[in-house]
Amino acid sequence: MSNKVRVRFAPSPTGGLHLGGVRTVLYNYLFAKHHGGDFILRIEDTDQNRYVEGAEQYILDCLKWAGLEPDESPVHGGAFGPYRQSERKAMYRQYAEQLVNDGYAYYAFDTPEDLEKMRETHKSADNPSPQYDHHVRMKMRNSLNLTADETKALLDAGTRHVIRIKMPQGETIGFTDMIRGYIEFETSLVDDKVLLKADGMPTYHLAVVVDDYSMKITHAFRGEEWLPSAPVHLLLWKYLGWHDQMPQWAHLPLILGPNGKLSKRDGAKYGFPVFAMNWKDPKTGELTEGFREKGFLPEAFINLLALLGWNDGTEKEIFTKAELIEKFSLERVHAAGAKFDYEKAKWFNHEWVKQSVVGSLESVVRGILEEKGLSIPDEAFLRKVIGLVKERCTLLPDFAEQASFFFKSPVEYDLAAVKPKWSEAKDAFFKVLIAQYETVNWSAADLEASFKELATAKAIKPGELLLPLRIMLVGGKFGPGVFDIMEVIGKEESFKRVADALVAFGG
RNA sequence: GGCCCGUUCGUCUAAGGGUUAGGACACCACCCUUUCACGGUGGUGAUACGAGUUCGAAUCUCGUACGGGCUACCA
Repeated sequence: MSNKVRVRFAPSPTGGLHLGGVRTVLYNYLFAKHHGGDFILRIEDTDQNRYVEGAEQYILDCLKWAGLEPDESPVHGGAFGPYRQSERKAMYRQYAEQLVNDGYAYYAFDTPEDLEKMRETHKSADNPSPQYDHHVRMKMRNSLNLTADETKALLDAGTRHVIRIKMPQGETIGFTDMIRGYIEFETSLVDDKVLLKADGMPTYHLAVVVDDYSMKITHAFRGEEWLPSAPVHLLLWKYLGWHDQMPQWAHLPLILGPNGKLSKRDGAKYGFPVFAMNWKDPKTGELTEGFREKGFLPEAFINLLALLGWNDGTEKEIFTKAELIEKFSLERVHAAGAKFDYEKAKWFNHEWVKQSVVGSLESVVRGILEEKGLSIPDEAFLRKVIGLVKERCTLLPDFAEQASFFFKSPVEYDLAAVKPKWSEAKDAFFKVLIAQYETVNWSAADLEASFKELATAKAIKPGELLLPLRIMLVGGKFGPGVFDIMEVIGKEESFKRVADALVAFGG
């Protein structure tokens, strides 16, 4: 009971959910489900300045699309709520004050100007970014140098203040990362991080510890960018007296763009999506494209993300969600960052489109075709078309290109492919062919046999005739076999297309 | 600058002391297909560098270089 696996994804609702975020969700989810545990979504909305309307709902929508729904969240509920940090505000101050009372933290009354001045005066070539640490804290305005009475007076007067952790000097503190092994830090080198901000909200550092503790999180996974602040969190677990309940940590490798940590900018610059779904910034109105809208199947999306930094030790690359849950293990997560390769991402989707059964593709493809203004006669027809073209579709919108000629006659022909070699004899061939087809059983195999028979009789190489026939039916040099196409579109439509094209070719 | 993490084909990775260093994407060639794809076969292509340990190192240790992250009252 008490050792049930509980993991959490804790995004801040500041905008779109990018690849790295979704992969963190995925690894959390897979780990939880592999161990029969729970996956929790916690919203870290402690920074009121960066809060973006709609971002929380967007994150929920992304998880739903990807098939990674949480067991507990602000909307799914759960026994450890509330799941928004803004709604947990009261408890953080209590713990922060406890730390002050125990001598592990202190009140700091420095204004932003004071901090700015401190950084300016201590800045040098050797130390380009001075920290608020043991070197300077005794020169600042905080409860460490003020008398108890002075501090109390300031607090009573409602002076704006923060609570900072008092990093000890000369201690070495470490932990064992599930991916990287033992890592240690020198406490003197870490600054006195703010724990509670002047507005009463906790910073990430305090909130993550308090919440992971109170939500009984057993394993905590986050991006590698958090590694440098691990010593602060380690100390908080210890100072708060919870050290034996600290989750096991794993710092996930970063997903890199062409230069450094993958960013929204990279997507725009290199032409690939970075967010799971389209994200429209409510303030600027700027739209950032998502994998869903680009035409990725959710199954392919999680598959490609899972393989970006993990493999099961075999050469298998295509995994269903169930297989991922079964095979996933943190020990096989690569420690190094992985550069995102859009070409490979598309390959994953193509594999998924090819192997998907027709029925599972039907509704999305229907949507895509209808959006193009094509009317779909009936379900059976649509299914046949999907079966015929799916292997040449990499992204979902490719269905529009690959299948539209099934639903409407070509508007224009690739005449350059036919005209130069067009002849009276060929024209005559097709007229006879149509007459002959009147009595042929309308199946691809029979149509082909009949076609070849007539070609032989007329002493024209079938190859000379197949391309023109394709252009008549399709308009261009692409698509499935011509006889398969005819079988699907039917006799009447086939005859009409041949007759129309004959006019165009002749003129 | 300091601290931390990392380093196998262009990219994602396998190989956790002994292999002709394997696979996938991409690229090239050929085959299949008288379309476009799919598919098949083959090819180009990597252990960052230097020491050390060892009979033997991509694998262990150290150093160097390079890459990345962090260095906010942001997460």
